[in-house]
Amino acid sequence: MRISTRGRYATRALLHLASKYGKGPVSLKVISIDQEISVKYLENIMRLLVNVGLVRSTKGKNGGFVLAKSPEDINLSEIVTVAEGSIDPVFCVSDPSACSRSRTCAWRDVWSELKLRNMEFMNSITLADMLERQNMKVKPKSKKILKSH
Amino acid sequence: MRISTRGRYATRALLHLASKYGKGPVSLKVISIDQEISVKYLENIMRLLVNVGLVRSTKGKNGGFVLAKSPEDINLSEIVTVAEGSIDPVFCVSDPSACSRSRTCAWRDVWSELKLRNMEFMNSITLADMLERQNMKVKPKSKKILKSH
DNA sequence: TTATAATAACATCATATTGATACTATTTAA
DNA sequence: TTAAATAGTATCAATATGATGTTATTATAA
Repeated sequence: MRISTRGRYATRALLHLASKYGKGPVSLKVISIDQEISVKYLENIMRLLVNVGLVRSTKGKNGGFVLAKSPEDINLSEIVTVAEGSIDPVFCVSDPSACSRSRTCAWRDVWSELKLRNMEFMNSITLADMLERQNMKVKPKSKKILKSH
Repeated sequence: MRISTRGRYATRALLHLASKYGKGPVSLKVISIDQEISVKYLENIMRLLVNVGLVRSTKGKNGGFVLAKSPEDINLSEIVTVAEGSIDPVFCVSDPSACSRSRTCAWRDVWSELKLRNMEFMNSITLADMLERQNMKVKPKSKKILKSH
């Protein structure tokens, strides 16, 4: 039940884009430095996101990447699905014909339920939520109160 | 977010053992035929389960495997954890020191919550539950009623 | 006591996935 | 027209996964 590095990098890159939403394109170089991810590897991941329409890219000088939708309209399950290729815990969930035992397999029902629960959770988490969470972590209220003394 | 073949095979093999619980050891050969899994591969998986004390094995003639606990005392999260080595979606959840960004990473909190939810769900599903589910699928009530006409 | 049917413990192998890089083309703004 | 960017391949290395082979070891039953 592991999220691949690709999935984690995609979420991090997109959260970075979310934090720059409305401020023009962000280049790979900038994301790469900020997120500590190799430019070359990021390139592959960003292409996945562009191809599926989650991100828009502009070539040439001053080019880079921007979110194709507003942060509140991009949720975690989309990101994971794109980066990982699928969100299914086992293939038989989406493709019963892939296993001859599908029709009578009690485990398959469990895997389906697991998928549903995960989807439900991941659907509920948007990039906008994550921006908030991040702000709470980086500049928490308690710190501000402390500083005002 | 995939469950590996190893994980799926482990669940299937254990459900088979659960269905024979109290009736003496079941050999690899029998499980293998019933579950359509190669004897050799099953051997590796069963060893994992024996080593961790979920299953007991007896060598020699009439030997084989039995559940070390009653079916209602073995749940899905134990099985997946053993077969998969871990149940964490990302390593930083259990080992923050594995990533320098752990302290301030908003995603890490999300992955932790995802893990918690999955654990909660998988903990709630025991082999005894699965036996019931399986019986419902294989010999459903509606079929019996139909036959009695 | 010996043959046989089982698991244990290795080691190995093939394949797929994943993570990462290299190279060349294309685009675009200054 | 040059420089800074992405696009599109292709490739490579490392790891994980799935699967098999070989040789012990154990225990039962004839």
